[in-house]
Amino acid sequence: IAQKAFSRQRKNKIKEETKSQREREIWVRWLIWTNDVPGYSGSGERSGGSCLPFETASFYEPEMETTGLDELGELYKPFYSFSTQIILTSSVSVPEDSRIFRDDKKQRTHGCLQSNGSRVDHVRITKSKSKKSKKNQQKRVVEQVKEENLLSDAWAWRKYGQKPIKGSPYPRSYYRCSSSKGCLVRKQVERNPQNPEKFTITYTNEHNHELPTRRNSLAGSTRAKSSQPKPSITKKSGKQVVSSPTSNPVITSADESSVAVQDMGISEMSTYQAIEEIEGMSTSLPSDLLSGIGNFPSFTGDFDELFE
DNA sequence: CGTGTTTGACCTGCGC
DNA sequence: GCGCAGGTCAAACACG
Ligand SMILES: [Zn+2]
Repeated sequence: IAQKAFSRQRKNKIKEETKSQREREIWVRWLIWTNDVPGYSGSGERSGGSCLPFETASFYEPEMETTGLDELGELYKPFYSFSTQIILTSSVSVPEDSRIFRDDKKQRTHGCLQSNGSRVDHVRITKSKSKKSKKNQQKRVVEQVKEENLLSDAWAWRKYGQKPIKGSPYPRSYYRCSSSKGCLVRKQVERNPQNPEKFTITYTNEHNHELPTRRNSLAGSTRAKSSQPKPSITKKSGKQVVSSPTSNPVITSADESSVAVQDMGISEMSTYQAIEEIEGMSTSLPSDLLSGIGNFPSFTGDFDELFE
């Protein structure tokens, strides 16, 4: 516990230093790729309208343009151009600072822990340069894809979080590029409340590296149902059913199982479990990607050839 | 072991 | 200030 607290503190400190360059999303313009606009309409008032996702407002921006893709758009085009919508937003890209601080964090952490005198006096990357109070704006790409195309993402993503979103019954999952050496690309996936067969993916930033051809080890790419022990609270004996392999994380059972969680008022695990069981029955194999999306034969990492 | 997911706790911005 | 909501961290697992 002490250690935990300690690390927390360290984390805080680090964050403190970099908080000034927090991400800021200012949607400058939208590029709409194909037909109808996503159905975010009305997703906000479900919860009393206290806080609709910012997407809601943005989606109604009158100005839609159809030109001016940037690299990212081009990159993803081959994958998603069919029956998908890509909305592009551009803004000033985040400077290298943010990328540095992540790596720095570890180093600093390390140094601070060592009491042998080799501590690294905090190298502040700080606020000094934040003379312009304008918060950081990062490049963002939003697109709507169907389930099938959801896993056609060639990049390798590692999930680092999932949260229920206010306006929508479906949770939103957060991914980051697994070749995270310096890559600050993030991606968030959420199911469209209006058309549940569609997903909204939001990419932030661009990859600063090539498309990986192969993964070092394909371990951990599949996951079966199991129960994870809970340190403190014995709430729900969460069983996580299945998760999909790495490159196409998407439709995690959690995504669907946690549907309506907020609606049923978080009664107990009873309902929750029930749902999970159902989900487990329907998608309880590593074949979840096969079943859901039978398009792609069975390639794992050689898409680069396809790509070119 | 290295890599990936799950998940509760934590952080931060924002509105009241 | 407090509380909420979105975003992130990291310990604990899982898997090959
Ligand atoms: Zn990357």
